[in-house]
Amino acid sequence: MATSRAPGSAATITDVAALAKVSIKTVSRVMNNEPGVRADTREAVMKVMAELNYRPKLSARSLAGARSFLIGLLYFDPSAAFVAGVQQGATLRCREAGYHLVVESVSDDAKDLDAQVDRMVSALRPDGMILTPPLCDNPTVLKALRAAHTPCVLLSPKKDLDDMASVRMDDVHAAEEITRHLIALGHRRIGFIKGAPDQIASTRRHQGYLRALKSHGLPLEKELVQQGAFTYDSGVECAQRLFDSDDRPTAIFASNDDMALGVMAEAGRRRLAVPGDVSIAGFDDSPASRLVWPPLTTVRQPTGEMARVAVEMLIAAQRPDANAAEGGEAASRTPHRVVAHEIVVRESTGKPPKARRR
Amino acid sequence: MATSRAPGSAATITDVAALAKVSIKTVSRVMNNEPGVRADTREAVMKVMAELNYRPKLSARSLAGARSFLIGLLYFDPSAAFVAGVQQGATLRCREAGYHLVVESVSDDAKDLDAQVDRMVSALRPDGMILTPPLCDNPTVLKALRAAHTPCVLLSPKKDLDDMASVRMDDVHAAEEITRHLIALGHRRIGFIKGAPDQIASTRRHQGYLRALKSHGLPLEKELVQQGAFTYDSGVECAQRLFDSDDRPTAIFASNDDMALGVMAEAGRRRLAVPGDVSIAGFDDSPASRLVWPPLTTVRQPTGEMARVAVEMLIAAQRPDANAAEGGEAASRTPHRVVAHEIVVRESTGKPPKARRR
DNA sequence: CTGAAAGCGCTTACAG
DNA sequence: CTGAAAGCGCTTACAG
Repeated sequence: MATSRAPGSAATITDVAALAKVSIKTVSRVMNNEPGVRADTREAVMKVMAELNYRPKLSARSLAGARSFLIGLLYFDPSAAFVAGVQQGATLRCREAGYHLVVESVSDDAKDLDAQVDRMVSALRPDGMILTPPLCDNPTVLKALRAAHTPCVLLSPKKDLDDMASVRMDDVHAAEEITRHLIALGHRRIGFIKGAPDQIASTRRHQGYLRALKSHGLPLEKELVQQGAFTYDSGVECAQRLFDSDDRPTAIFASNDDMALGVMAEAGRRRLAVPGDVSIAGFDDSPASRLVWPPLTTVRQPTGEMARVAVEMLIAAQRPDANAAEGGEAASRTPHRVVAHEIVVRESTGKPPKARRR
Repeated sequence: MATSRAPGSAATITDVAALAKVSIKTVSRVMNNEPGVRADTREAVMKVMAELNYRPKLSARSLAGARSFLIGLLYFDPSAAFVAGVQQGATLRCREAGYHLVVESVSDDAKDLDAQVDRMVSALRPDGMILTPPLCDNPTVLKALRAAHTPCVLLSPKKDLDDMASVRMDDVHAAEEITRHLIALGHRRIGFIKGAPDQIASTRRHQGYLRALKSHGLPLEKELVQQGAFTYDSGVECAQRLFDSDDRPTAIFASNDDMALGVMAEAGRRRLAVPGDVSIAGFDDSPASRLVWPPLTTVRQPTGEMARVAVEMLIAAQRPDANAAEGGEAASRTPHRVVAHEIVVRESTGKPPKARRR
């Protein structure tokens, strides 16, 4: 069992080939699961690989071949629940596939944003990049990535692009479901706080709210809809307006959790009980939504699942047969996928106060 | 300006050398900032590198040399504020140094934990690994990393190891400061909720609390100290016990924010005003601590700074002169560094209720 | 101060 | 089904 390599150093493809009495090309075939290897040969090679605890070196595979086995994740705010979920989903899927996730935090408004992105992709040569909001909507970032010919998947972008793949959830239906939940509890005056106007998610969630009211024959009252900005502070401000109105809503649905928490804070200041005096619902299932009292009814964004799908798309695009598979045209169309969400009913929503019920 | 390379492909060291009329070795020297290159030669090479938009390929450098320019971050719970801060600090420092951060999420209790770690380090060959709690205290993980001879820095480990570098904050002083803040507000009966018993941070924070009481001549009353577990639920339970006591504390200092939020929830259930009836302080400056009402007084763990220092230590260990520098012995001692924290006073702490003030 | 040669550990393209 | 050769783009060790 005398091998030629130094005792401390790791086994290489040459060591495996020598011990298995085959060429390194055959070892390569086995580790890449390529066809055209006799079953017993394959088995013998695998046995030696296990014996030697052989692990192919990423840098060598990357330099010689067309793949780097690296997926990049570009994000802006690491403390955001969205990014945490995405990262978790992406790392798990990467591990299953023998890939690794390289993360890079870039400031949305950095002057040298394009240089930062370029430096990353040209040094690392990742097989693909995943972009989270707001970077997936940043023209500078997208331009730099196009120039580098790096495949990308955008997660919940403001709008779908013809040349960039994307994965998102169904905001319209989710918002509709939450609104229906409130209606089912008996609410008739339901306030709605819109998100930042430049994001398509804002429009879609508003649409869902409107649809639910319409399908239940409830009137669409303008003063019940306030323009927020997806921030805690904007939630507070909108809540003040809604609470100050003569005919106060018995429920408020904010387009995200940050704003919903702002609403809860304002309710607390006014000594309004939640959900006794007013029910509150959010959107995102942020970590904080579970920690506040009462815990928030919200929508769980399938961030992990979105990331898994994104990694899957990126890896699939690598395969040599990827484009030929469905006859060229069809397969090369930029994919835009939608994944399922989940409503999370907690204790911040309940029946409307009796005195106010119609 | 006719170069020999294909129009679409990126420039290589050979392209640069040809255009600058030097050998590739000289180009290598320039890009690695090595001495022994005439100033005008260096300048000429740099000019060509800029012209060609040359970016050395990581996989080639890694395969040929002793460095991979990759730092690994091993973590367990991606939604934890601690990890988010660490990741942010690490990516920024990595970028400055031309390194990249590869993240890997592993379950603390996975059966194949050692295999997962081994697969990562032997494929990637990172120049160093950063471990966050609870993984930095996991014997299986540490053993696998030792076996792979991968340099590590542990962030806030339960206890310092002789052969593993670490970075942590000063828990004793931070807890002492928070307690002093409460004493300065006029509190005399201050409840304390301990963290999980197996973590040294729990002991240290408790120490800080005791020190502050002692230095102000306040009695150490046993019933004011409750054993928690760093979880929200344990915070709720400890709060119940503290609130149920005959002589209720006017302030409660929980060893982390999760528990402090549990205390706030319990106060809310009992209709106790915060800070009117009871002041509450936490530890961690988690995102939720800012979002609840009232926002929580807490300690900001310098997570980003800890990570920056960790990356710095890992990169410094790479330098060939690292061990020779201070005369061997001294320089090779395993470093354990402590970085500065910050007290964040928000609205959850105030003066004690007059009726109860002594 | 500068360079020619060898080699890192794989994959690619080709041959049998 | 299997393998010999060349090469990916850098760094290392050495020579001048």
